Amino acid sequence: MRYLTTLKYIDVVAKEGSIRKAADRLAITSTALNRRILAIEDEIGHPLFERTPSGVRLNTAGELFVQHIRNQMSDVNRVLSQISDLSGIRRGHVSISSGAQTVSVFLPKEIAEYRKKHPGVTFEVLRQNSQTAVESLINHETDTAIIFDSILPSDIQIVATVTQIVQIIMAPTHPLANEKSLRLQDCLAWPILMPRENEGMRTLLNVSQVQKATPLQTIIEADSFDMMANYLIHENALGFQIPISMSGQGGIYNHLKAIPIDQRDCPSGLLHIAQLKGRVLPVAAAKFQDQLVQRLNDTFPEDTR
Amino acid sequence: MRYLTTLKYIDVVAKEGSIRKAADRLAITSTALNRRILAIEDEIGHPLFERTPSGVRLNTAGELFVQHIRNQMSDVNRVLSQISDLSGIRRGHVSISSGAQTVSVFLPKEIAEYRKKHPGVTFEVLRQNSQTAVESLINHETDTAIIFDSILPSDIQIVATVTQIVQIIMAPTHPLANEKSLRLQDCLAWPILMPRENEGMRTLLNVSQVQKATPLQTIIEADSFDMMANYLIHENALGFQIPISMSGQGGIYNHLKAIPIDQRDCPSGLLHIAQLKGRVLPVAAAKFQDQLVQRLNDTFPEDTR
DNA sequence: TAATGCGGTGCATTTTTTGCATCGCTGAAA
DNA sequence: TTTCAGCGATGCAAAAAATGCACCGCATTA
Repeated sequence: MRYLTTLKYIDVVAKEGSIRKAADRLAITSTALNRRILAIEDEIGHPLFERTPSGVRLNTAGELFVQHIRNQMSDVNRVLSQISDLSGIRRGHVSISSGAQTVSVFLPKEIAEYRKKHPGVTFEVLRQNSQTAVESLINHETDTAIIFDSILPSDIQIVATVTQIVQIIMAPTHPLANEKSLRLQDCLAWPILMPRENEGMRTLLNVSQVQKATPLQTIIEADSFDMMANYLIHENALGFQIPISMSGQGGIYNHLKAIPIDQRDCPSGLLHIAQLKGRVLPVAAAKFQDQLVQRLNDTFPEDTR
Repeated sequence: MRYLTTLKYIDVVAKEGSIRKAADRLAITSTALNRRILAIEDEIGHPLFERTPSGVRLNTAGELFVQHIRNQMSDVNRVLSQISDLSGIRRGHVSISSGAQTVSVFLPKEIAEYRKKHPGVTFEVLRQNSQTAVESLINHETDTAIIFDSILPSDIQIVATVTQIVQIIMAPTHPLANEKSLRLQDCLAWPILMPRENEGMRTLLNVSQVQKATPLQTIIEADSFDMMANYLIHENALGFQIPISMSGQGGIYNHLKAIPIDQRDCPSGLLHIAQLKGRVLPVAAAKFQDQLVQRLNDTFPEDTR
């Protein structure tokens, strides 16, 4: 869309933090870019960027305007794809932020099912922690997000929430494998695989660790739940996972045992489906999000809010 | 905003239904305008207008796109006014659709009060019936609407609702002036001033008239409630009005008597504050709307929903 | 102190937009 | 039926806008 070029330019400059770098990326001269920006600032009657010796930075007006720009651009895309639909071309694109817990098992299953119904739709999956997922939603980099965390900022709209009790996972031959429920103190004797600090699940575990001052023997800290799950086959250690991530078929979790942590030791986590507040999602993204919500309702009928 | 010109042009063409007329109004040549439209249609890859011998008409894609354009344009205005706010210039503009019932007494009071707090804000008031008010909201011609009607289409968002019992108004010297409540049959003997067909209040009155088949002696049908109220001073006739319109000070209604219609004869009406669904209102309009809602809550605490 | 990298500006060049004249077409009026 | 007015589309030249180049002043850094 030609008439959006200036807006796109501004967006890139904001992201690059420098007119020259942005010009480079946009394959135009810095002069041209610079003048476009000066022109629009003049038109608005208010500068959008703060000039620093090392480049430019958005000021408050710029923040407002860039936010607006991103809204406009994704809205244009939505309308254009609706118009394409009129010609019978069923295409679309969905961009998803997903936490490490859900990305490897839950999500591929859902995407596959969606694409059976809508083969023209393409997907983009970003594995992110809760904080960067929120940023991606705000930047319009992603349409919807699956976030395992309790608190989300107010400019994020929570579409659905399901409570997930953290479970301790282990090899089926593990001495603890036949318990109904485990307290953290039961785990003291075993090596622990611990999610990394910026994972939502770690927050939950931290609560109990700090409270009880129990020094778990953490032997591996990782941000890949798959890696940790696979490790458990080789050593009699303990890991953590939530139910939704283990519901797949044929995966590693079929060879592991999962036992819930006693609620006194570790609060239940919240898994949210979320999007940017006030944003109208592209048709494909909205439908896919609906499917996710529906799936949560069906799979965890009692834990969904 | 220069980059919006093409969009604005398309909007005008859609409204005029002819490229030449639109070009005339926009003070450019029809050639230039025509080519802008051809260019953007080419870019979109789908025509927006249907060409007829007498001009052009939006097709489905065009409808979608124009809706989007109007959204964008009012959103730009909102952002620009926010940016102006940053410079300390407290300006803004509020455009209101109002029914005939509320336009003359209720609204001026509210606007005056608002402007005491925000002198930089300008207003635009359109006196419209419920149907055209809805159209104005959809076209982004107005920001908020005060509508006296029961049913509103689904693309309108109702922000607040207050129930209003229709009252019969008359000169204080009228023989019926001391009744506590009136049935419609009590009115048969007197000349009636009746709101016109497209007024929301008329719908309510029609219900009872049809039901009872009571031929009221309508001597004047008018779309101005002020006119009808003023007439009552000169002849012992009966008119209709709702409470909110009579709460002003120093107006004609201080010299009239109002008596509620028996609920068996005429259902209560609903007065809505409404806006276009999904639209983010400019700051000034949002604040003014808040004030209206607050006022309804305060004035009719038991009838507000 | 020299060098580097930044945003801003004057000027010639290229690209885009506009206006004029004119075409082909259709529906209403004569 | 013919005429005619009004519509959108198009070729071409003029006007306007955007771009690229060379260069400036300035601040930071090596």
